[in-house]
Amino acid sequence: MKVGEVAKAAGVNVQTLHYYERVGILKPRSRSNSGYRDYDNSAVRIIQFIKHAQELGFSLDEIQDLLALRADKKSKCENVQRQAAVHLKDVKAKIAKLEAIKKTLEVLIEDCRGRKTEAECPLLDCLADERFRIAEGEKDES
Amino acid sequence: MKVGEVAKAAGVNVQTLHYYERVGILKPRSRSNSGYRDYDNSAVRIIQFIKHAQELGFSLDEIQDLLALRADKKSKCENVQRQAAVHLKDVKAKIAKLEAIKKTLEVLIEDCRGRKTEAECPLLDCLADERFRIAEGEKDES
DNA sequence: CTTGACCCTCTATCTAGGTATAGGGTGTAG
DNA sequence: CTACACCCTATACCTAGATAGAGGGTCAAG
Repeated sequence: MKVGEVAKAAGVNVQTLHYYERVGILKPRSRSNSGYRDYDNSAVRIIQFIKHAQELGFSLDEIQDLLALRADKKSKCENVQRQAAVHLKDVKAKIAKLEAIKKTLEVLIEDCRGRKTEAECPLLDCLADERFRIAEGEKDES
Repeated sequence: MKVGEVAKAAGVNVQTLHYYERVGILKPRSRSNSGYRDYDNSAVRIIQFIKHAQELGFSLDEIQDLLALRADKKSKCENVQRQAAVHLKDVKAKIAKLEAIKKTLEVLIEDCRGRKTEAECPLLDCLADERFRIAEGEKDES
């Protein structure tokens, strides 16, 4: 696939793919004689994965790291396991925070409906829990 | 509290608070005679909330919007409900995506451990589900 | 054999979210 | 009354993640 096809299919523009190549997150499989980029079919899905992951607060570096797990799969098993475990922890922490926000929003909606707005500052408190600090601390230590 | 105290307590630097004031996400309660910013005690928690929310892929604009729910609570009930419902949907979509990534990582770790690496590209497929596209579509419509 | 839609590289520019620095005022402890 | 740690404003600069030309090559259709 040529760069324009991939870009269109994935809903990004061509320059973005040039950019992804430059930063090393997504390289074309090869180049044609005339220098045209040639992408394989997984490219579109990779781009979609990147876009989803960005919405979840992952940087391109982190995403590259996640994508690397896919490629390394066959070769260095314990390495992949260790890396995957690190990311898994991060993902779980994010889920926990989002669950806290979710719960808070639900309470907010419910309180509103029932006109019993006693809770003082639900959104501020929803992430004040100790477990979120732990996640932060571990990030700093790395 | 003066700006330096707040910054230190929240683990950000003073310029960041100046920036937050400029963009309107966090304003000091008042100014002293000599023009010193005076923050109230909730400022530190607000900053922590902002930092957590950023890690989850929310922009400062979105976070400001979330924080507004807290303030509006007493006044315009159905308005708050509608806004909260929109954010709730977004949060749920994020959780669903993270759950998919989580599951994939767990499978990856498990497959590795058991040496049964048949799955072709788990991370690429994990967000290919139709429900994630729906979430995107709805974002575009707004 | 030219026209139009592609592709290339290179460089500049933009936005979000800060971070740094210059030049100057404040306030309190010694 | 001065030294030092703080505060102020204004402006410049930085990184990530794109986005937009300029200037030129490629290729398939007519």
